[in-house]
Amino acid sequence: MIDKNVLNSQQQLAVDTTEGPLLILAGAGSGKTKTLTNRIAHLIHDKKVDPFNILAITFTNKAAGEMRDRVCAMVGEGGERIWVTTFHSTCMRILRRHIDRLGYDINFTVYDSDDQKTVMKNVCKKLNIDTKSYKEKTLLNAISGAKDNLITAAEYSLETFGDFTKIVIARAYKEYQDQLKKSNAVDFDDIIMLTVQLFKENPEILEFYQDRFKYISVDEYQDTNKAQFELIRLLADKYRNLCVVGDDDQSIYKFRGANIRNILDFEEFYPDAKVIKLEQNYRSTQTILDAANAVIANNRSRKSKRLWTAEGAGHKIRFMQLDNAYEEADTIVDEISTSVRRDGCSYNDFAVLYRTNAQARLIEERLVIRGIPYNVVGGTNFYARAEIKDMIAYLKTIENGLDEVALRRIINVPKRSIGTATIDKLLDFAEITDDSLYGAMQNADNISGLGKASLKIGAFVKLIEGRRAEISKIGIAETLKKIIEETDYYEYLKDQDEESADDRISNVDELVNKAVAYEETAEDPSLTGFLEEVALVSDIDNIDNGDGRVLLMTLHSAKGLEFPRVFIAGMEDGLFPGMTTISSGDNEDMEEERRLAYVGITRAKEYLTITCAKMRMLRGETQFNPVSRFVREIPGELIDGMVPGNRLSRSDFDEDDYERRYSSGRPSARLKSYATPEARKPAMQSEIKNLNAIAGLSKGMPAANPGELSFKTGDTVRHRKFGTGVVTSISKEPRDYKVTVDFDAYGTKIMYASFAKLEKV
DNA sequence: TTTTACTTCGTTTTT
DNA sequence: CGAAGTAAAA
Repeated sequence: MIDKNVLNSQQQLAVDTTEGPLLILAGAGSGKTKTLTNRIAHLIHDKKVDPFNILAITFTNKAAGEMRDRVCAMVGEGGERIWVTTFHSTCMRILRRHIDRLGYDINFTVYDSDDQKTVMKNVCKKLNIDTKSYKEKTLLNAISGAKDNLITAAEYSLETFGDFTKIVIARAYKEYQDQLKKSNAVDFDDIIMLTVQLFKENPEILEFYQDRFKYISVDEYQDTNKAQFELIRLLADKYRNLCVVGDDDQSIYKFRGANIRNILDFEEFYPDAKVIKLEQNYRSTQTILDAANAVIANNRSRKSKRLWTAEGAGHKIRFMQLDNAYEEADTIVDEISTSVRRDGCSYNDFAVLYRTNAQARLIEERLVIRGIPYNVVGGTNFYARAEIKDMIAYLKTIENGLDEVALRRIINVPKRSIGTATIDKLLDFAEITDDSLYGAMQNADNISGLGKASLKIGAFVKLIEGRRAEISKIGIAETLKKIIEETDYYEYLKDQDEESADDRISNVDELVNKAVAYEETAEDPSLTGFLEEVALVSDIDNIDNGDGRVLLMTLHSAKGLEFPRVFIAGMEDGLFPGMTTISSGDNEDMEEERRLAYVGITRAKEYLTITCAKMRMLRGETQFNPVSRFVREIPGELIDGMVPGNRLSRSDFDEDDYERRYSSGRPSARLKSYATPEARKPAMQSEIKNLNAIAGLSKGMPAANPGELSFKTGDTVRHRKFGTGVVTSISKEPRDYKVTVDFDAYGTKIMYASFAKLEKV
């Protein structure tokens, strides 16, 4: 590794090229962040550009944060005045000030994909769209694609060309958009598209921001879509000081609307653009780079680039084909623990990458058995959890009473006797009076036929109004606490599901903590700001690898990261590249998969191990997959281990042996979602214990056999919460007794004996 | 209204 | 195979 402060000639050239359009083609590990930060420092120090006039856009909050820190460290005073943000936060800031020009209220809320689905369900119901033939997700994808390409609902309906599917989409699009607007809400795609629309319709606003952002840089440019391109094009149009940095070989988000042509056609759009290639790699060994180069060379639509390093060849790439996915997981984990013992490296030197999240499971299991600390990156988002969404919905309702998705989520949660019938009456009234649902609730006294429900509605409105009135005084965290208290939310969680209540309560507590943290750190804390952060920040931004854990993640999540030792698991034709990509025969899709392989390979600094399985269970089907074509594209001399090219068949396996070892009596790890991997571990541990017990690995495990109960059918028992009741039946399960109890006060409940802690009375 | 039984359907997803 | 969602039943 060279001196952090010394730039190579190409990097220096990029730093010095401050005026006019500039395309930096930065290969993996070529020090592009360093170049970008130095370039900004150069603008401020040497070119005397006011930091106020600089805009640096990245894709993730994490990248933005890192760059902000590095820029601040370099330029010192004034550095914090640079806008270093994501596309979405940039646009949010602009929309917060001007969205009234587009007919929205300034306190609009943001809908996540969950909310979008809720809206789309309503849309389909209202328009009588058969969700069997047109799934919500498909419709939303189509709409999202349209928005990425700046096509409005009206425009879409003009371009259906009689295609029935498109006509349906057009209708859904229009209604969906109407509902969002009625709720004074925007979705992620709107955030970009509406900003572009705002600029196009209001030249004076555009010019204000053009004058503000005289120097613009965009990172990960290969992942921009048309709307994002249009946005920066507009912003840069006056001064034309636009610097984009990207690597066409790392464009892996086409399915989300990223347009690789943005980078490939940059020079056509800006004929005076300067192009600088950063090809010297400071991350990986030459062997790893050679492999990456060889693989990506099979792609046709790309700008030619060849990574090289001044460092040595390093170790060969290891390749192992295992019999099945269990062996694969076992081998990987074994390698990790052996390396740690032998080489004295630490767990956080390792990352295991895979194509699909589902692959994490088996590897996780093995890691738990070995007691190796790990973290699974991605998966379920903290803010997507039901209990968190409930709390957020309360806050959203306080912020924006028009937000119908939020309101309907909590209108009867916890139960307050405002059922569907009542809601329908309210909606009818709202329709007639051209008011919102919340507006109707405020007028509940004037609506006939609500009966007792109007009292309940009044209480709910009072709750919301009360919080709304004092939130600016007492703050967000306190407001949350009051909501929890007033609604008796924790009790509600316990009622819902005794078993998961503790986890969920700690999740909610965690949200309160986040609110506290937000109020302490934000320069101008507000409910608006908090909700925005919640909507725009995912917890993937919080991965740090300083705590000695092996990281497990998808290849997509790994982009932008690096690790001394990398495993890429499941490199099989049929899994990576996936079956759909192979059978579609679409070369563009295949090239995207190949770029993903390229991203994976280039994450490794010193060691790269590639594994695959001959036999793998996929979607309940046993598959026999050949070694991935991407592995076969790596020159043999770089690989330690033989790469078989032949197709595998069933006869290659001793199926009886397989059954005996991996299938019989094997309980599937029924893991629920937990807030953190830590929270999930106890459940895993007991799962594994059972697994071992059944596999006979450790004998006499009492957990597998519930033993005897202190009561029998007909006995009266006491439950901590439900009081006393009569046992009506007991059934024996592999691991526990399932007891049915008819409680005096709570009716009949079925529960597991080990959880319910029933006492004979 | 709540629980249970059955069907359906599957990549990746920075915001 | 399993999650998630839906229909049916209690």
